[in-house]
Amino acid sequence: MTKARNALNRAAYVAAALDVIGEVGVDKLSMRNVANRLNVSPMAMYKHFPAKDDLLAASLEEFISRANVVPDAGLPWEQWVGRVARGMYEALCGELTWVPLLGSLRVGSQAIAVTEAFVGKLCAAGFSVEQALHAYFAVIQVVVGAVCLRASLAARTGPRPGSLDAVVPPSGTGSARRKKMKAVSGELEVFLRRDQIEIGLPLVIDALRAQLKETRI
Amino acid sequence: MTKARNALNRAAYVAAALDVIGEVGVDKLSMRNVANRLNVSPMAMYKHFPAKDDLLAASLEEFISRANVVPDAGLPWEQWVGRVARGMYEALCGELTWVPLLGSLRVGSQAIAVTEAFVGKLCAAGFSVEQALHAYFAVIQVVVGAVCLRASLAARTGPRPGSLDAVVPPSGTGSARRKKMKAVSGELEVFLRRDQIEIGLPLVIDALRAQLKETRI
DNA sequence: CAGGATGGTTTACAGTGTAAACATGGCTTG
DNA sequence: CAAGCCATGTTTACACTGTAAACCATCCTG
Repeated sequence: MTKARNALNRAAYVAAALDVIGEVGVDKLSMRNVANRLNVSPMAMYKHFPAKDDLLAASLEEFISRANVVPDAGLPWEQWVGRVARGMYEALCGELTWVPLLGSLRVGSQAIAVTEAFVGKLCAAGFSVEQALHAYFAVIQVVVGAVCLRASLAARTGPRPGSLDAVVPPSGTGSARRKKMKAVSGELEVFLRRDQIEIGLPLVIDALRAQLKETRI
Repeated sequence: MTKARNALNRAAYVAAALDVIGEVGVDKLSMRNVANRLNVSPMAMYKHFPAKDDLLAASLEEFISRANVVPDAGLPWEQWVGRVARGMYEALCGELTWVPLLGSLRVGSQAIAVTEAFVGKLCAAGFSVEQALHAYFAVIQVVVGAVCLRASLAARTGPRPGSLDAVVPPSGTGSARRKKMKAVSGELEVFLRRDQIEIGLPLVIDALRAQLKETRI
């Protein structure tokens, strides 16, 4: 009853995992799911991945790789950087269930390729290598942070319709204070609903522009 | 065999959960461990928390609350903001297993209090409310992103000692390219080992300073 | 005192990741 | 060609998870 001829490789399992994730989300992925999809015993995957985490890590890398965020050269660096960041952001927001894995991102060859392109682009624009890497990490941080905040919002709209009131303790230590809190949390709601990436990213790009100008002098 | 007199409340469960987390990490927390620590049946907790996620969310909020990141007023706003950000960063880095939950941060009363303080501080320094909230979210994004990257590094040093070589495919499409990649990933390693918060945060603060100056004119 | 909250218990279930031992085809080597 | 190794897949089993359902004891209130 063994197949043998059509031996499956890492890529096939990763592809299947991505299919499953696309259907049920990262959180509901199980070894058994993806094994069933390939008509294979769950334990088969352990010949290719030491543990579930490794399968997930490989899948995340492949997922980002498929997002293909590196844009055309030819764009001015600011737009180029913006495209990379927004590309990653949108890709991840498309499957928010990745979020819990964002802390176990492994630096794979694909990621290194992106880094390389990023550094190349910025160096061509006049940044030093050090500055460029610095910039790269800052951008990644903002992307990851933005995705997390975005996910937080999504999580909250599920159970609670949109009321922040439940959160404010009913017995306040002064109604003036509570009113102010209410006001802040009202605007806060607005901010959570905005495209998170448009909050941090422009700031970082501005800072980079300033940095470049200063260096040029 | 029922206790009745010493009834446990939410806070007691959260405290126990934080104890457990301190010992075994967030990922190894289960309803059964924290129940056992209180000599109580696991199902008892469901009278206080609809699901495990809610217990975890409450614990995270308490954790952040205990970090007590809001510094003295009196500091100039740049340092004040820096303190808040670094405080959050360090607290979270102290228990990196929180990371997977960063995407389900719920905006609790404690968080709103911090937001309020933040906005107050920046408004006093001359920012508009809109700008101040903008700044707040940017800072949070950087903190969360920095913690995630920091956790990524930690995850990698576990299984793999520190070699990025395994990641570069052995059969390259040109040795020149591979050499460059190697160089980039060498510096990359250095950057991963730096305090992540010192990468993005200064950029954001610089941008805020510029913004303020521009507004003032 | 009746009756509902409140906070706890017991039991049970469906599902998880994965360790261990085993089977089988194909490739390499004597 | 035969022998044997290695890669791949299977089966079985285990310990553990979150949590639904039903039940029980105590207390507060009308």
